[in-house]
Amino acid sequence: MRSLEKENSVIEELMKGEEKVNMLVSFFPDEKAKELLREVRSSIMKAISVFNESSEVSEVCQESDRRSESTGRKRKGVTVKEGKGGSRRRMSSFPSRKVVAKTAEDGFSWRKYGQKEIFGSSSPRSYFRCTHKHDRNCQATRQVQKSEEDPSMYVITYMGEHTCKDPINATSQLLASAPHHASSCLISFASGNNGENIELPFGPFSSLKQENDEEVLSNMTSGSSPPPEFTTFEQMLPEMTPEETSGFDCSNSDCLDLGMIQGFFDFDSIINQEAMFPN
DNA sequence: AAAATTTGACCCTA
DNA sequence: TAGGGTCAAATTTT
Repeated sequence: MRSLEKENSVIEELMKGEEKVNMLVSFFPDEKAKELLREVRSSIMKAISVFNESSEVSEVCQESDRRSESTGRKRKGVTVKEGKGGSRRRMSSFPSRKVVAKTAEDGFSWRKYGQKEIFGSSSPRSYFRCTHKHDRNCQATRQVQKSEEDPSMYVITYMGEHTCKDPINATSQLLASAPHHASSCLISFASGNNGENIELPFGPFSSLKQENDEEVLSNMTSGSSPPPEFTTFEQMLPEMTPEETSGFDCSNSDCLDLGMIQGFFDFDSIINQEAMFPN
């Protein structure tokens, strides 16, 4: 096994551990126990960040679309079309971003395609894909679940890249997704800050949306502690449930190139600001 | 009528 | 085999 593979393997195991710790937290009513678990989680996150410093996570799991060719399975007595349905390969190493926010709204147009009860979680997880999945071949998806620690908050995990763009929501899109463009800065945050919390000084937008508490927990798959404050655009919108927000439509206007979006922010200068990565 | 959501089936990974 | 992600028919909403 090559050393990079070893590293990835270690990171993977650490993440599993961190996930389990997250689950455990909900099982312990005692605050002291919770605090201890949070410390364990913090240590794991630090260990992960040490690896992330040396090995960049750039590998994108291409959707291999390995659905079984045809099983002719049935649904409520109806034969399902060949090649339809079923699940896809789990994107274990997909560069996802986990965010905690008051609202599940992020300025994108999402279409809900599923909901599941999650083992060990009190609230179900909702699955969304971009509304423009088909008309613009947009592969972005997200999962929304109420936070275990604070049910008034939503834990949102973004996956995939928005290849659809919308001028009205371009800025919030930038903040919410586009992993290989806009959010590359978010990935940089984590690695540049050893996974600790970072405050995002999005100056011009602070005045637009002041009360937002979206928090970027990680560029990978798990959270850091404590989470950073994160001011974003979408907080101008009223608070909505994941169900309600799924109907939010950003499709009235047409596409905008991300390059133009990047014109709003000088990411390099933002990333390079030392103030963003206090030690 | 069209679009969005709900929900159970299906299937992959661990 | 359990848990989780996705599909798509059925149902609801716009």
